[in-house]
Amino acid sequence: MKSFNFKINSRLGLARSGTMQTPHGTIETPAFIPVGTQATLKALTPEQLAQTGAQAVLANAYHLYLRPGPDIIEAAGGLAKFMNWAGPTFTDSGGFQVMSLGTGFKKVIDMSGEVTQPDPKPKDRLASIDNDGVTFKSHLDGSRHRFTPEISMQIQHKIGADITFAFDELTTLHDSRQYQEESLEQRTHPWAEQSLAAHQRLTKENPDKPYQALFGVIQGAQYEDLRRQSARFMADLDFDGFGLGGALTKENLGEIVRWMVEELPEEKPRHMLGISEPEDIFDCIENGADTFDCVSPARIGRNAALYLPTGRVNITNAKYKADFAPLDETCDCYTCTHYSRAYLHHLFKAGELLSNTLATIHNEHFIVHLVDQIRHHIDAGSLAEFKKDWLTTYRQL
RNA sequence: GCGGAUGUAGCUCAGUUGGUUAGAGCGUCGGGUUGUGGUUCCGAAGGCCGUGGGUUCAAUUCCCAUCAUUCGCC
Repeated sequence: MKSFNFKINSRLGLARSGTMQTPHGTIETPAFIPVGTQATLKALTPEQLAQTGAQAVLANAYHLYLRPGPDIIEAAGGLAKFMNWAGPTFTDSGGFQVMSLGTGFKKVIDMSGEVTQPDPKPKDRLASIDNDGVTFKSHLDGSRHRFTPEISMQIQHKIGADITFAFDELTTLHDSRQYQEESLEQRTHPWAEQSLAAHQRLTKENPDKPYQALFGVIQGAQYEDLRRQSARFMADLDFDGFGLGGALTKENLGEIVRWMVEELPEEKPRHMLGISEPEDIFDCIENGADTFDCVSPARIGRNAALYLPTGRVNITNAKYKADFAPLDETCDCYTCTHYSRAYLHHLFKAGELLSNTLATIHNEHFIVHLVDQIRHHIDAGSLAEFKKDWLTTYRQL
């Protein structure tokens, strides 16, 4: 029996607030979901993560499959119990690694569309793709593995997150239009159907396990017709929600989201994969996105980049050496209520582990709290004014 | 006092059989990170090669002196 439910509370244009029910609790949306790739949010205990206001956490099937292995997590009682996280959990399908180990190897997702690094030579790639799945070498030990939609769903069912994603191919902005079409028709779309079929079978075979929701992932890169076509394709399948994924041009991110949202049923949730910059979050929510996940707040935090209401700063800059003010005097997170900029500066300069913890707490809190505020302003009908004020302050640096 | 060793970027050191803009690591300064990357990636600044002479077309490199540091001996 399905214990996944999504209810819309209020609407403001395409934006909406809602409540997502999962076996491990509810998520008030819009919501930012921090990423704990390897069943832990790096540098934080689950209690610390909860204190940032995070309602759920997203882990990665690829990483957990390689280590410790799905059987271990299943034997532990599932992802949430294994990592001692009391709330809802998500897993990404592993589709991202098709890109990141293949054409995108050693290259981050590039949202500018500019080629900053040449594509890796085929021999340097760790992954090769065909229409049935992807064969890849483990980044841990080089051993050979294969993912198909069926295998990804088996893994995700053993991991046992509340919300799972269909196995897809994430293309890049550098791929040709023809490649994007072929990717949709020959891989992402058939794989969505295969993921759904495997998911339904596995759900039926394990009636005693908590229900896992499955979101279909929409691709189509920067092309309107492909985005709409992919969204319609996913909308016609019996998914619990949708992942809006893939290569997105930053300049018109909101518009791309709108293309997809206009083709999707209103009553199902939409999750933005890998988005967390404040400007992007506003644009996506305004156009109908409900949840977000991203490693960025944690990763940039670990590297001393911290969010302030007046813009992002690098706390290792010399000007913070003797700045004894709180990191952000308007923030009520643990870091800002207890430590100075000078102390954070010192921790990073000294390479101390606590720097990662304090920075991650603040950055996750900052983005989670921003989305919480947006939710309240949707309910209050004041999103446009809030966005204008907030971004005016944020961009003044 | 005698003998030896060493003096090159803030630090620890490469280097030049004499020859165009003298290098590295660390440190300093700055930037990056959007479904992977827990100590990361990229970039920049910074040296009259201890000082003074000499040899040479040319010296950080050879010679002399001198100063400093250091080791050993008396």
